[in-house]
Amino acid sequence: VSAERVLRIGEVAQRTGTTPRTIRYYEEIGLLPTAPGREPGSHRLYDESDVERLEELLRLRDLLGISLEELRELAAAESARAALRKEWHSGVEDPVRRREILEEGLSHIGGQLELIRGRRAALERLEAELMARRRRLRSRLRGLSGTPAG
Amino acid sequence: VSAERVLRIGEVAQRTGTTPRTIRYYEEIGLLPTAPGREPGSHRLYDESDVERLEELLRLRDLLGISLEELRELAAAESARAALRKEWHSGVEDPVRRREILEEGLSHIGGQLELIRGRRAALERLEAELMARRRRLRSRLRGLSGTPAG
DNA sequence: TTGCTCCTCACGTCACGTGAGGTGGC
DNA sequence: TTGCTCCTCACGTCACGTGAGGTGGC
Repeated sequence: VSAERVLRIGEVAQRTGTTPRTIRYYEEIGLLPTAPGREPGSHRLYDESDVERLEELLRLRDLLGISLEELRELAAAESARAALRKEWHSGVEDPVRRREILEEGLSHIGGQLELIRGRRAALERLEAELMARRRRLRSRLRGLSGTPAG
Repeated sequence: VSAERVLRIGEVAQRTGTTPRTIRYYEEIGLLPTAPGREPGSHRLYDESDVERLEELLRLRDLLGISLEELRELAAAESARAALRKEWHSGVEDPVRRREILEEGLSHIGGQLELIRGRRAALERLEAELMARRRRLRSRLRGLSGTPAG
């Protein structure tokens, strides 16, 4: 419905910090959708929503270190959620159905948050260990200034 | 000097959450040291310090998502630091040299901390976005309870 | 028409996984 | 002696990188 600018694969790659090859590969393995009407050999065309979707996938890949197979499951859940959003915005009347849609979304987000928090906790443990080591070195350095020659 | 129990590759792999193949591969590409006196075909033997070293490498790999080439550079720096620690403990007299050793260590730890904090910041941004989305869904869910049928 | 980006093979690479066949220590 | 874990090839796989040769839109 909106008159959005159309993007080519190179621009999408640059904006998401990846390469055209990676985008094509993700399409090949089904992580990204194939445009239905595209002629073989013709340019792939994208819009802003494609950029956002890819950005999210790449962030999950990089930050959570999950395989593309797991990412594909996550993407499937994400697509399901997009469908639900569409259903939602198309105006569902039934309040029971409305509640179901929202709770589906909440559970999905909850799952992702759990993964992220586990990672963050691991990072914080590592950070704390390094800071402890740094403290020890610094205190030795101070001791060194105090006792000039042993 | 200490009478430590000797470990085989399978036990090291299990304790570090990896596989024998990975350990052999890391040795092959020079990420892990090759034992000098080992006969071809004989068992690889490890001790607790090897386990610790491998654990640290694997954590950096998993949490920071760096390549084995970068990891090798980090490991080289780590080896250099180990050598410095040894020099330190062997009793360096020169206070200037002592200061140098400590400052080398501090700069190395500082570099790792920077990497870790960058990652943590990215994770926290992602977490914040997901929490915002969750808040929106929850508030809609509450609105739903308030207005039974639109 | 000239660049530029795009396209599709297709082979290469990195970081391992996975048997195949064989040897060595409780 | 029997298991068990280990060993060394060596080929397979996943997630792309990297040209090779060719086509399409400002």
